[in-house]
Amino acid sequence: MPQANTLYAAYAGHIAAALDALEAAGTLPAGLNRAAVTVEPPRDPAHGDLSTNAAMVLAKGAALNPRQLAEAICTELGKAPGVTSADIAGPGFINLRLAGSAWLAELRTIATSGRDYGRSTSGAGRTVNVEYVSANPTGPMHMGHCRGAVVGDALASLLEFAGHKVIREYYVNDAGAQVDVLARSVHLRYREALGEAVGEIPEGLYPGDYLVPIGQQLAAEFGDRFAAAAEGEWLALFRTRAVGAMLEMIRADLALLGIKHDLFSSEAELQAAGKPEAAEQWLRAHDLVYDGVLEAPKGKTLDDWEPVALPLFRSTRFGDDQDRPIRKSDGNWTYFGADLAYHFQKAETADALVDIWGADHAGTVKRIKAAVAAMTGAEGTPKPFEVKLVQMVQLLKGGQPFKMSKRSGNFVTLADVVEMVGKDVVRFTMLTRKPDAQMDFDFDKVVEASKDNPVFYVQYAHARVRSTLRKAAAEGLAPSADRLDLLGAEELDLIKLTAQFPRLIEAAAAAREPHRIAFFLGELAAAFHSYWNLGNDRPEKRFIVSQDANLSGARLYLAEQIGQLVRNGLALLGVEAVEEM
RNA sequence: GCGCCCGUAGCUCAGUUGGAUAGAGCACGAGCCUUCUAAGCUUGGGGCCGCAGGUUCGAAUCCUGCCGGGCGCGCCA
Repeated sequence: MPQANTLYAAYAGHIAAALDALEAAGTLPAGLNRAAVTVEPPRDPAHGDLSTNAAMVLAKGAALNPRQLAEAICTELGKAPGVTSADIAGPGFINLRLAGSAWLAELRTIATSGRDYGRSTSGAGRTVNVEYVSANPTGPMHMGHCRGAVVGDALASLLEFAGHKVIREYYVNDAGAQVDVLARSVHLRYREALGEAVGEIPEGLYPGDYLVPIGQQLAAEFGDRFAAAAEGEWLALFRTRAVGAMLEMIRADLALLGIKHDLFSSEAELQAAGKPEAAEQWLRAHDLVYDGVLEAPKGKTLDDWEPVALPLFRSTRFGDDQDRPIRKSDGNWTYFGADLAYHFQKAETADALVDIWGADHAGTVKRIKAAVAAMTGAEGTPKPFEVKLVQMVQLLKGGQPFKMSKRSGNFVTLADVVEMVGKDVVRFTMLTRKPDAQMDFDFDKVVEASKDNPVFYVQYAHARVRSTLRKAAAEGLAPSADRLDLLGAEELDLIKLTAQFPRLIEAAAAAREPHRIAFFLGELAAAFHSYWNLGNDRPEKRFIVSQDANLSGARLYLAEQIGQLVRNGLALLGVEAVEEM
């Protein structure tokens, strides 16, 4: 439920009351499932202010025809406060018209709720673990990580706003072969710092010079102690130091985007604590892990394929195409084997899990969903678990593919991009497309200061509100709710749009789709700019009408609330609301 | 060969989880600046919602099969 005092929530309540009354009167049978009953704005505003499908979705269960039922509901709804008319349309839609005062009351609600307008309790305090970024700790963040980072962070904020407790988590893959490679790469930089000529970085090691300072630091701390030593003497130490330094770098990169996780979970610690063994034991006891031999992969010719018996998880029982190994033939855990234990660990402290992954990991979604279903659903219903895939981002400059290969290896770093275009542009742009569609990120377009650029357009709306309020204050005019009755049809249309915000929050949170907020803000900004421009030709439609303090006060009040709403939306997206542009 | 995602106006994309006559921006045509910031606004044309079936009161939305594009498919991570 949204805050009970918002308009849509109130009328959802009135509709429920009308249905209760019909139940009491025997028109409707008791106990019908009303989950499908909605309250929405009608597609065409000419149809009214609010629309409900109640008659259509309940008709079958009531053994009535929809229009008959609609008539009965209309009679009841006509008695609800603020309703000036209730009509039936089409196959059985019920359209309500509301008195202007009902909308003006919503404007006051925005003012009194302030930054909490739109906040919902629909999450009912349930804990949701959102795991996002989880980039390997082997270098700085690059643009491949960016979209998932922004989407995950905005989703976490959105879920919080919708009444969930949220854990923002980062899974640190510090146990695989890639961190050994990292340690060796750092060792080379360490020898370099000691004065050795290392030349070109060999194939197979990380070439980026972000490792140079770590080598220097280790040289300063340990001298040449490990320069010629066997790998066994330094590998673990260098790995720990290198991973620590990488995580520091990654945290700094994330901070550039305004992202801060609550929890960094280490795969190495998970393994040290014996969690994968415990999971394996449990799975074997439930006949979900067995020793078996995999078939060679199809559609590829492999010369080095040898069938080997491995402990396999029965993911085919849960819809996967193949059972999946949890250990390698050397006895070490596969990524999946550890990941499975990791998800079980997360499920212990959360009511629901959401993972944000890059599309290149799409192939592993089924197995991890299978694992979570198996382990959390042993007794009763499995924990809700979703994997949201964010698709690839193609970097462009002036329509041409953009490459950058300077100091950090051959990828475009996130820090470089934030430096070039700014945090707000990066964040907003990443959220102006649904995440499961590929997108282009064109440097030239995203920094453009025009209405084609939604970041600019939305921020400009806020800046306009603020500058208008400043200008008004200089003239001695202030926002006031005393004479809101002076507001006309155009102003009411704006209020009707703002009133959508609480519904939008709930729908976006339920769908785990923060991009909807960005689109709503674009729509709100367009409506506001459009209204503003009425004043170009007709000075009497301006916010500031110097000779009329009452009218100005009411309009400034409206402007102030629109500004508030833009701030609320931008806050969820992690984008600044600027005072002037 | 298999899996996942996408396919909506010339282009870039939305589409309120199955609702009413499918929307917005760009581009194109016609208008609007001695301005509460024209960094903008008004207005017009433009659609086989990839194709073909199915489900029902009702489908861009759900199901099946094709077609096209992207990503991926090992004991890697």
